[in-house]
Amino acid sequence: MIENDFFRALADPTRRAIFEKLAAGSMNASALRNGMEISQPAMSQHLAVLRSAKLVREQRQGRFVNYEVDPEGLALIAQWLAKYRAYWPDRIAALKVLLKDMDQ
Amino acid sequence: MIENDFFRALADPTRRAIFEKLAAGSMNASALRNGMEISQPAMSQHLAVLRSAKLVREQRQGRFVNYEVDPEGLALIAQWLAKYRAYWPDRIAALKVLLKDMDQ
DNA sequence: CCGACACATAAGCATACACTTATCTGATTT
DNA sequence: AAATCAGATAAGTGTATGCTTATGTGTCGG
Repeated sequence: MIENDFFRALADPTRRAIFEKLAAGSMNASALRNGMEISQPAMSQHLAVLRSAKLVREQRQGRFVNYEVDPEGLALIAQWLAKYRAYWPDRIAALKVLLKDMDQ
Repeated sequence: MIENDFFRALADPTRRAIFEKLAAGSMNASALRNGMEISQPAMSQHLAVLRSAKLVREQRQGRFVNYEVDPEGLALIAQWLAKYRAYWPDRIAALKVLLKDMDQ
């Protein structure tokens, strides 16, 4: 059950912070730690969780490992959310505008 | 931090099952238990978590309490997701179609 | 009013989870 | 080749969480 993975992954505030940081630009695990008050193993463990949830993907670069947002996880969340479109309130009109932006 | 509430609430598979059942049609706590192999207190506790995450709302009806999907929680998830629209893959085109349906 | 019913709350317990320190792997540099 | 550095993994620990068995609260029917 893949839903379990991404909801569990995002249930932790530290992991959401990591994800948000990566959304602002891909970087390696050490760079992610800057200004985050988190140990190296903790970061590594969080990244492993985000990875198995398809929210983040890695790319070895020498002895660094570059991390970036994996669109697949976001797609899965969007698909889950789409199931409940019958309940989306008008407020979600904002989302429609955003989607139009995607067409640019 | 409201994000914490809904991600934590949905991280549990039992709560997602309850939510999905409610999405198919509002009903009271006892009806929700049908075919779910879950104790009455457990259900009550799960509903409390979903309630505080704004994913579900209640409505007293005599000695029954009717539960239904609360659009507010879904809206919050959609808003969170919208922040990362830059990473949405083309696959999400399906979502655009769904949104067009909403305009009917 | 009193028993039954729908549901919430309390308290206790077992497991999951996020952290720690220590160690390991693999790549780079000198 | 040896030291160093980026990162992963292992093992242990405290706390959060989902469950259980009571018990409490409010509403209804007789």
